[in-house]
Amino acid sequence: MGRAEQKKQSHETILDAATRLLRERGVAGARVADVMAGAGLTVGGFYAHFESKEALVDAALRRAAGHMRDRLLVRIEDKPANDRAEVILKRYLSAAHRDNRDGGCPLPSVVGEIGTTAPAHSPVLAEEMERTFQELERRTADGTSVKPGAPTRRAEAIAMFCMMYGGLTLARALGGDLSDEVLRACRSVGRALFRHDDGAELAEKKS
Amino acid sequence: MGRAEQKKQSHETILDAATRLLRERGVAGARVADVMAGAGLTVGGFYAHFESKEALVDAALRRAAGHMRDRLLVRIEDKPANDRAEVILKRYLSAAHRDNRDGGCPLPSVVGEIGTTAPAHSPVLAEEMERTFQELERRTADGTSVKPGAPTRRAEAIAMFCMMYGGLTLARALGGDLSDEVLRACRSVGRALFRHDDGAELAEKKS
DNA sequence: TGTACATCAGTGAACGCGCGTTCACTGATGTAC
DNA sequence: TGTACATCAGTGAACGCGCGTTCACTGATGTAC
Repeated sequence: MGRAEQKKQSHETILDAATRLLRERGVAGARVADVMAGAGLTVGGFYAHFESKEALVDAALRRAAGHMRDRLLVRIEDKPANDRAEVILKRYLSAAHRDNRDGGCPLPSVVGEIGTTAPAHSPVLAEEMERTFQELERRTADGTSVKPGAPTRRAEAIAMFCMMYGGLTLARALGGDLSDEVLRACRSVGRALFRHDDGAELAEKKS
Repeated sequence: MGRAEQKKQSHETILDAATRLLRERGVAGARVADVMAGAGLTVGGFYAHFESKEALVDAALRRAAGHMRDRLLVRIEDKPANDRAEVILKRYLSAAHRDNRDGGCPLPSVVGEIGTTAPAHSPVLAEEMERTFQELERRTADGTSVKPGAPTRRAEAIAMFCMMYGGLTLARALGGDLSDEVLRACRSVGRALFRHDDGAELAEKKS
């Protein structure tokens, strides 16, 4: 392996380790020395790969958010339009996702910090959220019409995501039965909320 | 002022300062020296008032959560049962609450940390969440019946709170227009979701 | 009422530790001739 | 093809800083006689 290639691969390994640690422990908890150890390297080499810890966290946040969208929306268009919100709710609010701390959504670990002690990452978060909201809206579109006065489909996508994010984050911070109950409650209320299949619209679809 | 009285008052002042800092900066950000400075005292005296930083954070979290419930639910029973959820949504998801970082809900600053680097506070959080869910359910009860298969009123209270918490936390971490949009989306979807006034139930109430 | 002593809330400096970052160095890879 | 040199990815120790916690001390408040 050539030198340039070697460095590229190390860069990738470091970013991977950082992404895992960011999800598991948040911004402050993803320490540079731990990230490098996770990549099988030592601290000193870090600054040949990233300009600062801040740059690393930005890159890891982008990567983790992208992965999350992919996993949440994979093959979603195979499902009947009416079931898509439910599938997404089930994927995001599963006990498996809650317990997979280093492999799932990074938001539970980082959003609170970005709102308080790590505002430097707010622009990257905003970009990723905007993309997430857009993809959620686009890929769950079911062709039904919005009643006058009712929330737009974009507002629904945003609110559904806030409920999922809030529920998962609380479920991870709580233990025992209450944690499970939070997941279940958000799933069942979400299902009732985000299905568009009243009679008029069904008729409209059939025609 | 006697010595015992003086100490009690200092204790109170310290706890107040800690509560403010906890809301504003989270667990790690609420530094002991800063808390003491906020109370007009110096670091060294802290351990005469609290056993550890952990004990202080537990106490501050309890206090802040109690305040939040009080403000969220004050005079709520004066409102028509049907409007209560909407009033709560408006109070929690207001721009004023989002911008009042040291005076509102402590959860945006602490829940992420409790799920990652500060699990020691999970039991206190669980107690406070359970109380919050119970009070939300009890004080928004509107006497309507739950349709078979629909989410229970407790599940609705939990899911509504998760959406509020998730929306406020994201709104605080985001800037600009997207922050406002998140608040608006959660409010309008929440309103559509948590009102129980379909024909059958209205009839039931009238009889 | 006054005086000598005890108590104790709060001070300020120090301790040990962990963090992000820097830097002189090493040893393997690549290049010039 | 071989040899001397240049490059550079990664090492490991050190730096400065900030954190939670400890502790000898101070000075005002309370108590005993």
